Amino acid sequence: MFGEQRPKLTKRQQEVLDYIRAYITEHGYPPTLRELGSHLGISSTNGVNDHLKALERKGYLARDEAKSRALVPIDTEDNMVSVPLLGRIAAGAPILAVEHVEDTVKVDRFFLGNSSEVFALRVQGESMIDDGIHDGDFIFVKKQPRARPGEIVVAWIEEEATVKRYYPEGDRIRFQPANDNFEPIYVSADEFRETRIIGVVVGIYRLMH
Amino acid sequence: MFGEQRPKLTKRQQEVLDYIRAYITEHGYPPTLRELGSHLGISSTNGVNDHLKALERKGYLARDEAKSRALVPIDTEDNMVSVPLLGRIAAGAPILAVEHVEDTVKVDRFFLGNSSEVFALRVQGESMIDDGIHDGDFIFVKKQPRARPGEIVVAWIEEEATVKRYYPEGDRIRFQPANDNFEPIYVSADEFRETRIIGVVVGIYRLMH
DNA sequence: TGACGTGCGGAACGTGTGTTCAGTACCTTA
DNA sequence: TAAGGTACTGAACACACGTTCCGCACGTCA
Repeated sequence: MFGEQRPKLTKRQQEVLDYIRAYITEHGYPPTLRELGSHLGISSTNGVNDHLKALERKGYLARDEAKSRALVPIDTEDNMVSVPLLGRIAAGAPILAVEHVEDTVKVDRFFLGNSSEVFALRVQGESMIDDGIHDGDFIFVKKQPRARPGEIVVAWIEEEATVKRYYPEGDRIRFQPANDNFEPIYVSADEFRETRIIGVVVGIYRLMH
Repeated sequence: MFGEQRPKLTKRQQEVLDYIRAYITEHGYPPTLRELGSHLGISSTNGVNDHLKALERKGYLARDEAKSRALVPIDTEDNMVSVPLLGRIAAGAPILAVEHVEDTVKVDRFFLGNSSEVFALRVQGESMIDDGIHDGDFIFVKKQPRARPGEIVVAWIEEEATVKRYYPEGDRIRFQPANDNFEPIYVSADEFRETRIIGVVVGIYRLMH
């Protein structure tokens, strides 16, 4: 759960590892020793190899012997990713400010892929219960200013962040709860400037134990 | 929304592409031409190269010239991934057989990451409705033979696949619905061989339109 | 009938690539 | 004081690797 202890990396070794990750992200496959050396300002492949041996020995990198580009950075804590948890939705304060980061939740990469534009909120209330979003659930929100009709969005309505379904209806927008005990919220197109769509709900997570 | 048209792949070309993806998933880096040929039963690197050229020409693969292992499969529709949809759960037939693939659903990679051991099922019935799993929902199941107590699993019970919460209770196992109108299913430890856990539910998706 | 795509085998070429060895310099720990 | 880790240069080696050209067989399409 908490990942085994690994020896600390030197600054230079961290640079090497960071560049391997960046190269893979950019190209889709790992770099060669000479490509690493070229970027890091190391002219000898042996200099690069020394770093790779150190990374391997300290447990940050897996290599396959004598195979080209066989560099696989090792992720800690299995496949968990930290996502900023910004606060309870429907709270009055501006929730997107960095200062309001309450915590980070670790989520299986399964749910997030590489998307960095995702944050988490904890749902307060039962206004979306018919969509299976319960009180206390975490919702994962992909930041984007637009949504398609019918999508569940997080929107900024009347100085409050709230989660509702989004239905544009000509000169007004209907924000529809999924609970018969709640009434829809209507916002006129004029006031739409103040009613920003913060993002769309892309995942729901419920603690199971 | 629907991605540009791409020429259809031949069966053989699809095999090549599938193996490239599988190799990357398994190793963390792409294969060489000879590794591809070895697995596909093609002794000549030229035979493999012909396939790669075809995949590149048809828009399924990006390559960098003359660089080793520079094979990057191209995902369509931005971040969408195809997951095999194996059938309706609670149906009587063995659902994991390849022949029962009904279709593939495209899911945002957000939900899946790189995991290839995930398949989708469509839920039939309302036995898990209190967990927000509704009739017609797609559930994403990570294949694994074990589960932690309380997790929602897909299990093979009495010649049927079903989704329930998993509660081992000493000499028996309770499979618990999330609906007061349904009774739990008890399976003795003796019969556990026939009651295989197929996987755990890692995601729920509901069509929003 | 001829052109084109598919699906290979076989061989040769040139260079990309990881490995290894020898050596230097600096620093920290025992 | 010796040993080991860090951080490289430089050179040489062997083979892994992508490329290219030749060939064959089979199919479809106009």
